[in-house]
Parts: sequence; structure tokens; C-alpha cells
Amino acid sequence: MHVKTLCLGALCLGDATGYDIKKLFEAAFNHFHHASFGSIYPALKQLEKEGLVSCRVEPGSRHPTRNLYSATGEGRAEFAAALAGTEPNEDIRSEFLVLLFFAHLLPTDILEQKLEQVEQRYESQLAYLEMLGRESDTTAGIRLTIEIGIAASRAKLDTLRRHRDALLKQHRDIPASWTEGDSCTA
Amino acid sequence: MHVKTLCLGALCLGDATGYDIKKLFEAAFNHFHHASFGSIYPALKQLEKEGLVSCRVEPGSRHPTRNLYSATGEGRAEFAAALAGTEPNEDIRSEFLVLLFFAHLLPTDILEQKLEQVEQRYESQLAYLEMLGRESDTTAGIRLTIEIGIAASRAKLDTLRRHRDALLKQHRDIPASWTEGDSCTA
DNA sequence: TGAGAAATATATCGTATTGATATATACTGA
DNA sequence: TCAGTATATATCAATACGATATATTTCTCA
Repeated sequence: MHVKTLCLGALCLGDATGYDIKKLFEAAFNHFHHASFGSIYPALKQLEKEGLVSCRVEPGSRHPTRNLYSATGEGRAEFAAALAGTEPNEDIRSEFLVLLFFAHLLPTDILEQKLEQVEQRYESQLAYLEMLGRESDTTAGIRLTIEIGIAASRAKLDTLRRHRDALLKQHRDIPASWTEGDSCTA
Repeated sequence: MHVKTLCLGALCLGDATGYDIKKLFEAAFNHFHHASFGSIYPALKQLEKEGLVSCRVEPGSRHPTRNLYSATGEGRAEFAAALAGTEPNEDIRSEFLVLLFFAHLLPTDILEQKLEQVEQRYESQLAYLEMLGRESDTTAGIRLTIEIGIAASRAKLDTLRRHRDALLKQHRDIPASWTEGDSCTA
């Protein structure tokens, strides 16, 4: 799904600036999507050009002019259509799992440090999602979004904890295959 | 992590063509990373220019010349260093969860169809990972990679099944807020 | 055996996205 | 009042995607 579509969706929830949309993504989309300013601002301009959103400069004209965007009727219809047409795919990029995949190329202490880090990361994500889950003024869909995030985080954290020590023990025992003079052939 | 680094990693497992690397990503990295030909081929050329991999044209010179790449000693060292320096982040892009987030803008039958689709998707991913898990000739790190994938898939699938019917029932009951003439204000 | 489909293999290119940097104002607390 | 943080937009090189083109071999099954 293009950032353009995502921005249009955000504006279907209420008027917002590019900055607001970024914040919304970080707060609510945190565990399943994100976008950078470098894609949001051009997307909004594009949407405006297509008549799917309108833009007005905020009264009082503050700092670098606050551009407040609104979805138009056409924009809302377009978003609903786009939603109905998107395949429910998932695209995961886990550098942690890449690390784990190549764990045999890492010294044990570094591996241990990475495991520690990722555990903390999962924990704080879980805590954040649980906090979100306690807020009650959301739709059933949004709640399920959070529930799925919590379940996945918990599952990953549990599995990690269950296997962590065995992995490290075995890693320490094997001859250090990560050193310079190895012979890694297929 | 750049595709370049990922390709270097793949070549640390054994010599391969660009095509082989793509297939490897699809088979083994399936649930946590991927890359397109449009990024793999340029990456390999770049790596060669930097002396991190070497390239030889396969004997027999078949079809459009099979370019077989090898990681050099320098390349292996570089990859090990890159690994040690990468933060264990995770970046998830789930169009399914976006769909769920905006479920109130979808007609119930479409939502139901999407849920069906995603359930099948999760199921087949789970089956694939379980199949991988039964193969025994892997490292402990790779096995954990698979275990985590299985745990996450199962958790998501379970949560989805547990909430599915209630979501659809409630969705059917609410006044269709997705229709044209709605007033969606923040 | 022979036609057609699928797999192998590389290359290219427009478009999308990232991530970093630049700029400027307003608020906030020590 | 000063520093740090939050608000807000813009821009750009580097990177990656995804689609398309091309060509050969190998498999398949009628």
C-alpha cells in the first residue's frame, strides 16, 4: 500500500497536517506500518493535485505555515475503494532474524548482547500495545489490530526466552566458526 | 540492512548466481526478509566493484551467461563486521492490519472475504514453516528463526480465529458507516 | 516426438521510499 | 535567559521495488 493511500486513510479519520499524520502513524500504526516525512509530504501534494484532499493554511499563520489537509468526498470514496481492493498481505523485515540466521558468524558475547537488546525491544513494544489496549474508545477493528500485535509480540518473546540459554550454551561450545580463517563452502 | 549486505551474507553460505540468491531468499528468508531482482543484480555488481565478491562465468557458457559469485576473504570479514553492527530491529508492514484498522470503512462481505484470505495466508505460511522445521540439517540459530516464525504465525492465527465471528457480527450490526454519505470527523 | 509451459538467468527503468539534513518558530523548565 | 524539545515543512541522494523484456533450457504430457 502506497504512502499516498495511507495518508488518505489518515485524513479520513480527521483533518491533519503532514506532521500530524507522521505522529498518528507512530502512535497508532506503530506495530504494522510507518512512513517518513520524505514520503508523506510529497504524497499530500500529489493527493491535493488529484483533488482527493484539500489544503488550507491554518489561521494565525504560524511558523513555517501549518498546512491542514482534509479528505474530500471524492477522496473518501477513493480510499474506500482502495481498501476494498488491497490484498491482506504482510511484509516483515526482521534484522533480528537475519542476525539469528547468521548467528554462527557472530562471537558469543555479541550474540548475547543482541538477544538482550531484542528482548527489551519486544518487551517495550508489548507494554506499549497493552497500554493501547486499555484505551477503550476505539472500534472493534482497531482493538483486534492491537490484540494481534500483542499476541505476536508475546509469542516471539516467549519463544526467544525458551530457547535463549540453550542457543547461547551451544554457541559457546562450538568451535568459533566465525573467525577469519574459516572455510565456508556450500 | 541493505540488499548488498544480505547478498554478501547469502554468498557466505556458498557460491551462487543472482537468481540463486533470490530463490534462497524465497525459501529460507521467506518469513523475515526479501529482495527483488532489481536490487539484487545491481548489489552484486557493486559488491564486485568493491572487491567483496568475485564473479566467474560458469563453464559451458549457457543461456544468458550464468554469473557465479563468491565471497572473498575480505567480503566475509566485512559481512561479519556488518552483522555485529546491525541493530536487531523489526519492521512490519501489514496491509491486513491496515485493513482491520479501517474495517469500519468496508462493507461486511468484503471484510469477511479479507479475513478468509488472511486466514488461509497465515495457515499456509505456518505449514511451510513447520515443514522447514522438520528439516534437521540446520544450525541452532536458523532453527530458532523458524520457531519464532511459527510461534508468531500461530499466535496471529489463533487471535484472528478467536475474534473473527464477534467482529463480523458487530460489523454487520452497526449502521453502515462506510457508505458514501457519511460524516467522518475527528 | 513435439508443442507448450515452466524454470533458469540476467538486465533495465520509471517510480516509490528512506533517511539524513536544513530551516525556523514556539514552548518549557531550570 | 538559555538550552533543549516539540512543531512543522522541504529537499535530495541513495536505495529498493516491481514490472517488463529477452533468451535458453528443461520438463511434461498428449
